[in-house]
Amino acid sequence: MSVSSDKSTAAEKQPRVSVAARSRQATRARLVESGRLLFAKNGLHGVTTHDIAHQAEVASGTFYLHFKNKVEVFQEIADSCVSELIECIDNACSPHRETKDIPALIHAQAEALVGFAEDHRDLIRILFSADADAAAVGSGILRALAETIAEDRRELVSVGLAQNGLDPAVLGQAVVGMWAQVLSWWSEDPTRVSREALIETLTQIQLTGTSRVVA
Amino acid sequence: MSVSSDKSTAAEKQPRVSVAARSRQATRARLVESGRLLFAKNGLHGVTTHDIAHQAEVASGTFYLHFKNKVEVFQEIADSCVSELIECIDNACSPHRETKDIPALIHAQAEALVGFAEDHRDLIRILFSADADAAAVGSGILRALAETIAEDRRELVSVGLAQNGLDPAVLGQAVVGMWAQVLSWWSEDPTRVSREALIETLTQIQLTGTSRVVA
Amino acid sequence: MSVSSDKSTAAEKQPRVSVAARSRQATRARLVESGRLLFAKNGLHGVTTHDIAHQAEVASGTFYLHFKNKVEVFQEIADSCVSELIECIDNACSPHRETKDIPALIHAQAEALVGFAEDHRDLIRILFSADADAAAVGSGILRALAETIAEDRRELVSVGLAQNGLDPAVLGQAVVGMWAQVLSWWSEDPTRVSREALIETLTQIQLTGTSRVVA
Amino acid sequence: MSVSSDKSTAAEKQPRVSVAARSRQATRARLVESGRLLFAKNGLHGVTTHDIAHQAEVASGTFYLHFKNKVEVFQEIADSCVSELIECIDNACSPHRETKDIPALIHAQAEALVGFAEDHRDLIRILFSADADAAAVGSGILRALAETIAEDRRELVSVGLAQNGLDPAVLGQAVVGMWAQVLSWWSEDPTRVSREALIETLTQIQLTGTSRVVA
DNA sequence: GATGAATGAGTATTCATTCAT
DNA sequence: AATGAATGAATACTCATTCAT
Repeated sequence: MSVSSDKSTAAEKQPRVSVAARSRQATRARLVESGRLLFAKNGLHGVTTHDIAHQAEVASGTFYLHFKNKVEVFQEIADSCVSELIECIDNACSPHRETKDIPALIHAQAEALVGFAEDHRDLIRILFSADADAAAVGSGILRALAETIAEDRRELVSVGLAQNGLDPAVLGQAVVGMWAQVLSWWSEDPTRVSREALIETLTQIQLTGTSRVVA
Repeated sequence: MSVSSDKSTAAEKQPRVSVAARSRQATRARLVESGRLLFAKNGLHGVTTHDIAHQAEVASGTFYLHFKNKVEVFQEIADSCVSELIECIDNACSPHRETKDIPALIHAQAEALVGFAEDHRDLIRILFSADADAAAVGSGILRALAETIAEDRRELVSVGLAQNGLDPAVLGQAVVGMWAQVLSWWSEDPTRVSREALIETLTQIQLTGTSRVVA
Repeated sequence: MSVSSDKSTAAEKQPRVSVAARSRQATRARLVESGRLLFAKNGLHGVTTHDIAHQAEVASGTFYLHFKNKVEVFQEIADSCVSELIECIDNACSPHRETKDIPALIHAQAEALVGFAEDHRDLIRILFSADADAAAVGSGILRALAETIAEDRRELVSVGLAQNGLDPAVLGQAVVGMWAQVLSWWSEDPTRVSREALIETLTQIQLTGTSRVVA
Repeated sequence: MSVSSDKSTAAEKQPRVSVAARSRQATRARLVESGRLLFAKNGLHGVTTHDIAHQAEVASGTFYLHFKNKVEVFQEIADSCVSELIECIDNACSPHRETKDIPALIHAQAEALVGFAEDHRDLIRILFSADADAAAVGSGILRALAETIAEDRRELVSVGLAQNGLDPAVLGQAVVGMWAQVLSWWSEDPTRVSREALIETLTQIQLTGTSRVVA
């Protein structure tokens, strides 16, 4: 309250605006949340702006006060999904970056990934839907992720921790593609394979051309 | 004479049927070809039945003389794509199956795959579009491919040519995902990486848990 | 062959034409029969010319060699239905016309009607479908029937066998409407009411203003 | 003040809702009215949803904001027609129900019916179109009416006011069929027969087996 | 005379988006 | 800022009818 009173003292209009802005943000947040839910279930095409507004319990016109169009929400949602994922992976990897323990790093990465998939089965659907239109939109997302991985790889190579036989860009794409396919396959029915076997297999595949050199 | 007249009646009818049937098949083929072209460019949703008919230079109603609906053509096209791909891969692999030379086999597989992508850039777009709706349709396609790979793997393991640490089902999904992503990325712009580097990298990644055991 | 040679002797072209004409008429008859079947089941709108041709086992274009359009077959079929019905009724009534036994005549009429409905449940559907379009077509049919009844009535009145209180034209319409409704209702499920009760009731209603005068 | 502000908030919202709702209802009413007009003229099949929207001077999509499909409007219109008719008849009959004056009741009924036909020539076309598809929809309507009449009849019989020789269900169907045919015939051209002759004839026919027994 | 592939206008229905309140 | 009725272009699919063979 001290903060808010500070603000109100500053300008008579500030708080009102603040209230309105807060409400606006709440509405926007509800729309985003509804979008997540629905896109995860039905994909970009399977959802109408009316659906989203209805789910968010606002009028259909309200949607357009917050987003230019349907693609924009999808974009935003997809972007935030990637951010979450990247952050999640980074958190898992950072301890191992310093120790340069590549196998441990890759393993932690796979573990984080699988954990993320478990916690956010819905986001997996959104992240890895390589929908032709989502491609125009969000596939850039996978590309970004791939680039991140490629970059990491280049660094490893430059410091001599990985062999040079693999093209980093290709590896990045390959890893992302692998993740996308495996995780969406697994998310559909997690009983298909045990969590541990999944992590182990992903780790093994990705270790190729990495640990071997180190070993 | 009765016999000959029978024959002449048959002969009278045969060609008619044949001509009509031929024309029908030609039209159908043009529709399929147009579908290929357009689906590759714009995806399942980005194409209308009118587009396909127009591209095939037939009236829009004609489409429905040959297909029940848009999904049916897509299905058919996608199915034939997979068949082509599988055949292409099989051809490349078969010589090495007998010699049990796994590294050579994997390499040949990667080479065939890249060759296929070069020759059929359009099909790649169709094959590997994990479109949410195409999923309901053709994604079963990727699943089928993945299962084929998993099956191959199980065989290798059973004859002791591959280690058991990797789950075959997961490996199958992973390989397919990798192919899908890498090939569609590369197809967009083949100058991104040399043909050879691409093959080499795909080979290396997939050799994991295969050649190592052998070595 | 002896017969055909006879004909061929008469005129070289005659038999051929005759054969062709016979075949043509057979095709036409099959189309009409198919139309009857299908119109009875699905109504004018529920049937396509393709359906009719298919049912008749001829090509769809053949339909147009025999009829100008769909309405024309319907017309023809409906007309022949009315003719059959009228003939059927006339046969039943004629014995009583001479004896001037009106109640017996009306009863015989009702009996004939119900018998007709039993034998031709399908035709009932066609005859009495007051479809808006069938109206433009076949409703004239009911009108014709109504006019016949009105005419009969006028005659009865003129010879003093019926009272004058009822307008013949209205009576004609009323009787036809009654028949149409009752028979199509009954045709749907003849267990609704016994044959005898049905005849009795129809007779009673129609006797109004007829037998009463006589009685 | 908090209370008044609550109210003002409510007041702020109430009118908006009201205005929108009023406008919505007005549009819906226009659509229904247009449907009445057009269905009366052209029947269920002769009218498209575009026609209705156009006639109502709204965009074609607007139709679907108010009705699920064409059949739904037709249903609604037809239902309301029957309600109006039944109410009209009931009003005319009720005074005579108590006096048990059957001839007067039947006469009043016929009078009401003819009056209704005069006032609502369009509704007659809708009510009594035994269209094959309208049958799937609204013909149930005629059936309902017939059942009402049958029920009335059973009551009359049970209190001894009508003879038992006629099957009530058949009578119901017969009366409805008679009305349908006569009224639509007369509506087309009311100069065909005088209003009085029409009423008299309908009355006479229906009196059969009713008043006679009493008399 | 028969065939059957092709036509293309017609129709129901959906949905992203706008705008007056 | 929010509402929600209205818009109208877009699209899948049907079917009476034609015509080259």
